[in-house]
Amino acid sequence: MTTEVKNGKNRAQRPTFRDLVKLTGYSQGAISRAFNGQPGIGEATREKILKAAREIGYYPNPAARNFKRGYTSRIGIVLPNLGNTNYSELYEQLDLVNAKGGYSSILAITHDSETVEADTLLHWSAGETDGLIINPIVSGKNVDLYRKLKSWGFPIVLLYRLFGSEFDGVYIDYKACLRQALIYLQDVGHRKVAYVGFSNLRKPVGKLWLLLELLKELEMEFDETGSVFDIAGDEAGIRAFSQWNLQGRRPTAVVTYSDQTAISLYSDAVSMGLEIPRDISIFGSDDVAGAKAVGLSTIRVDRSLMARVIVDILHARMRDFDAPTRIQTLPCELVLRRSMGPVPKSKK
Amino acid sequence: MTTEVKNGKNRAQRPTFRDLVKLTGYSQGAISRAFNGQPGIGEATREKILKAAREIGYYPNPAARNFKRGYTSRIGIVLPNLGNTNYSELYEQLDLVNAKGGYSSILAITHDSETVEADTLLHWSAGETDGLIINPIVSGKNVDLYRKLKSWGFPIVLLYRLFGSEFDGVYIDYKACLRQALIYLQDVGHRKVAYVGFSNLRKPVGKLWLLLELLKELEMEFDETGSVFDIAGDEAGIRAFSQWNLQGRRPTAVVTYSDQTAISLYSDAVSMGLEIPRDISIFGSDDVAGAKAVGLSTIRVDRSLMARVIVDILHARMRDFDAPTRIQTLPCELVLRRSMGPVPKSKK
DNA sequence: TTGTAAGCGTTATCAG
DNA sequence: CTGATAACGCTTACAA
Repeated sequence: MTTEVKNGKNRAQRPTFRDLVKLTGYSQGAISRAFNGQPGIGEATREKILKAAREIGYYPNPAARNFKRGYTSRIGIVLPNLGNTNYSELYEQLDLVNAKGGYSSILAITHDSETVEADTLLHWSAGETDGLIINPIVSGKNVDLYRKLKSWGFPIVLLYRLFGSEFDGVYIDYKACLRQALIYLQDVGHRKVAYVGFSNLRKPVGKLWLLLELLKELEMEFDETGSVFDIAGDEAGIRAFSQWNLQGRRPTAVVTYSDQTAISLYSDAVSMGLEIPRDISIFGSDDVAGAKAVGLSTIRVDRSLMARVIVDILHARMRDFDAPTRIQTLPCELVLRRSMGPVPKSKK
Repeated sequence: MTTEVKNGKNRAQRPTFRDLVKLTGYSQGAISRAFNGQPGIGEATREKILKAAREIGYYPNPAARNFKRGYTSRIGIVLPNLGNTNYSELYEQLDLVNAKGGYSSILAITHDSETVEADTLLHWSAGETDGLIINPIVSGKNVDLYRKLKSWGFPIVLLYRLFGSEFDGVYIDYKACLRQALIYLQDVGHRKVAYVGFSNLRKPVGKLWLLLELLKELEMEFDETGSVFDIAGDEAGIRAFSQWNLQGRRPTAVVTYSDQTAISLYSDAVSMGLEIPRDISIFGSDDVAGAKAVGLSTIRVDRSLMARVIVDILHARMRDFDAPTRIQTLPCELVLRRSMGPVPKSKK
């Protein structure tokens, strides 16, 4: 039933176009046209070729196609990790939208390493992908590289961190929601707010700096000794509580870098016998799937919309490299759940 | 068909090896050897070439390399989704292990569609990847295709579902842990256990069938009307509770397909004012990061070990296609947390 | 140590 | 409508 092509070792080899040429008697050109739905070939011939191909299991070699065509129909997505559910959910959305547009997605996880990021960008922009969606590493050390890619006409879109207005990008308006959250905390009696997560006090970027700005604006205090910096991930809770236990005090309200951080905090709080929000108020970010389960107050972004916007910007850039730079800010929504409440009585 | 990157005349083009030839005066061969760390080139020449390359930003075109070399140093990973944190965590581990071995990873999300899976396998095995790690779709409709890939000498490793012993694969010994969990439930007074998740009563595969077997063995009852089938994901809770509310009763203990399912259940239980485990006992699977936060009892698998084993099997297959089939069963561990407890008093 | 040239599997351009 | 044929950018024998 199936015609198999054998090699010297008498194992069936994957068939190539040569086998199809031999089998059908048509030329390479005809076969190529048949597979690409191009004009210049009769419907009957195409059918015959495709049928024969199906029989021997022929599929045009993608590596050869990519090479010859000069494009890959592949979009590279560069993220720091997948442990933060925000990223895995975003990737899934991006993959979905890309697939709809006839593109496949390829993911690189940088683990926040600037060299990994740089290698990936250089490699992927050189002929692995047609465009890149990048959540740039915090340090901003690769900005020159982004600039270089841009100068070569290679389409990139930056996420969350924009580095000025020179690159296409998508940004979330966290500030508005964070302000609402802080006002709520203020209303229920909190004066001081700590931060747990990525970022430190040296670089004026990211959520921490948003928080500092807003606290000043609202005339609230920043709980610096209660804050834990440069941490993001599932160890956040352990790190934070060991610091607080050492200090003999813990903050009454904590704003975190991400839901992952917040959930980790929540989880260790519970296992230490604390009650949320009675003993401590926690605020997350991104409304990850698990946030609802623990009743985490957080910031919600429509990730499906976000993915569509990102891909739309990327496609616009691929279509016309000289279009003006597009930076889009997406709205977000405050999600109030059980994890925030009045200041602990004893601490007031 | 695909949008092409527009190449204006007045924009810097990405440099190719021709530019290097012109710039350095060396031949293509020399340049290739310089970039591949091969012998047959002087150290001085190599330095000169690499320096020049760095200056003009040259990077060997990966598409051309892949094509010419006949391999890609890329491993394809085919998973149903990333919404289930188990998969995103597994992917991250696999990516890590692959990277260590000099391979990059590429992810396809099938959304449990057999055609998406089939297309991906055909495409990727034809020259996008050197090997595939597949969590096969439940229906098993593509087994013939796996067989075909195998007959072509293309390395694949199957996860979780093995379809006999014909393919390399990695399997988790869920049964042992599930038995312990059921014994625990029995001890605290449960007689009937329901199932919520993927799978249905027709096909004798997966967790549900493990559960049925074990219930018989332990002389416990299966709560069929309390079970909810063919669901997995964040809507599980809503679906389950709407069914239970309609029926006017709900099960006292539920075994779920995954932590994602369990957490969804948990989350909706809480928002309906129920208390866990007072009103209902829930058992998950895979000990996802968020499981700890809600105190979910579950089954833990060492995902880092799992990734290493998978990649090891794949590499063995890539090295020697005629090695005997390897199927490895990984142990798992019961994680008892707060989500399981005695039968509700009123229901006893 | 270096240069030269064949060829990988396609697509695209040209004649027929 | 069809079939040769020339690239595409690289790797790798082989020649110098």
